[in-house]
Amino acid sequence: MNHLEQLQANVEIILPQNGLEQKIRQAEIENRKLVIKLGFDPTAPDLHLGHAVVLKKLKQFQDLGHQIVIIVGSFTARIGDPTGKNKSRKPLSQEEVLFNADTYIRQLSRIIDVDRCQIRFNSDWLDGLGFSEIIQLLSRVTVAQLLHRNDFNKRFTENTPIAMHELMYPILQGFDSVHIQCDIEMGGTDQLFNCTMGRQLQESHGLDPQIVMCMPLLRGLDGKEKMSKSLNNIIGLTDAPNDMFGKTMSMPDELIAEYLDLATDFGPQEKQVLRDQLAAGENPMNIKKAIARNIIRQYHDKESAEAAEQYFINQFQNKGFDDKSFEPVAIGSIGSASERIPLIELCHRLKSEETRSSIRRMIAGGAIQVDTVRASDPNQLIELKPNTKIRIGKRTYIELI
RNA sequence: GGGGGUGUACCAGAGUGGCCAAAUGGGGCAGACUGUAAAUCUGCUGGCUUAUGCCUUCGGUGGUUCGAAUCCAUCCGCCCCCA
Repeated sequence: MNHLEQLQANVEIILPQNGLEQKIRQAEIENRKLVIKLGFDPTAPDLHLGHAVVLKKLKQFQDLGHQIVIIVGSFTARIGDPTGKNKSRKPLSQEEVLFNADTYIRQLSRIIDVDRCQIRFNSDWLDGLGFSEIIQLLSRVTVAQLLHRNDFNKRFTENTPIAMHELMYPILQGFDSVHIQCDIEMGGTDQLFNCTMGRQLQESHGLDPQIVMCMPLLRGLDGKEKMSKSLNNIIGLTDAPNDMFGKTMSMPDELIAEYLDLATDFGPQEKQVLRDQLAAGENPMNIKKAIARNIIRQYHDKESAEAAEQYFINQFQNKGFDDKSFEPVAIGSIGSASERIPLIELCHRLKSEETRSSIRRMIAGGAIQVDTVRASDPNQLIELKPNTKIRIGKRTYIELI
């Protein structure tokens, strides 16, 4: 596989189709690096495997010596992102923006070499735009164009509100491309419109338009929507190994092929072997385990991956109660005056995020177990003595010490 | 500026005087099963010191009524249409 093929692998949309090759050749002639842009909105800086799809592609460019520019949407964030029907988000303060940018960049460093990236805040140039400059910028885009964009179109026809400034987002994002004069803008396929806006604006400013490269959107653990924090279906880049493993196992089996391609770093042959196994009737569980191990290896290390697998097998697959690994809880920390305490009270103190009512329900549903006996009476008095083991639901195992 | 519509639990969305802590779906939680935190099936899904009990909830406030998510007044928010 040559460089070009490698760079185009897995890319879902590339505009114009042969543009990348030309850009690369042009950069060689001019003896310069390609400038590749990736923007992010510093509102919810929790990166997940979906982001990683794009980041890994950036990494390939970086490894070939090109210049990555990360645009922090500090301007956007301070106005308050309106995307989200009724709850308009609170505008972020300067400190929050900086803090979020910082955590974001720290997470980026798990995949790309941040030291070799340029990091730029778009408020640096957007803040200073005068109104007449803005009007001039707006004059380059037509309403029909904006309304062609899928989600605007949808909202418009469905009568969901579109605020004026939302229409400006793609334009401002595009202006970033003009300002930094990038050669390529990367993003997920949901960014196609915004990225092409960058092309158009660059062109109208007399610049060579950027190439747009959109990576496929990884679906989240629900198997339906794209991976997104607000949909609560993510595997976070900073998740603990045990969580990564469990979450991976919890994805619907139909997602296996997608994750194999987009989330793992298996080579082509390894992927093919796994695909063949699956086709040959191998239990999907085992393929998922391989994927889970691979993911953990990427973001943690090999030992953690193996430990996480062991943990999973022990906690969720094996049935023996005594073999589970129990989280130790000191009796003193429960804060009970007497040595005996009603079960419901005990559970509530161990899991304070659950209400008493919900614990009552759990007991009724058979979710709580004390020392191999499934509890049925919320008022049963439990003696607080070391080595007492308590299970609450399928994830919580506690041992008193 | 004029007219119309709408506001219900985590979300979507029924309910138009008592049978409403409020249908249904999604989500979430739990159980069974499967040696997957998958699929499938089942149950639960406002809170409360123990409950054929009490308290809080249907945009806010104030009324009518024995009784209101449901009726009236007023205010607020959101949406659409015309100009």
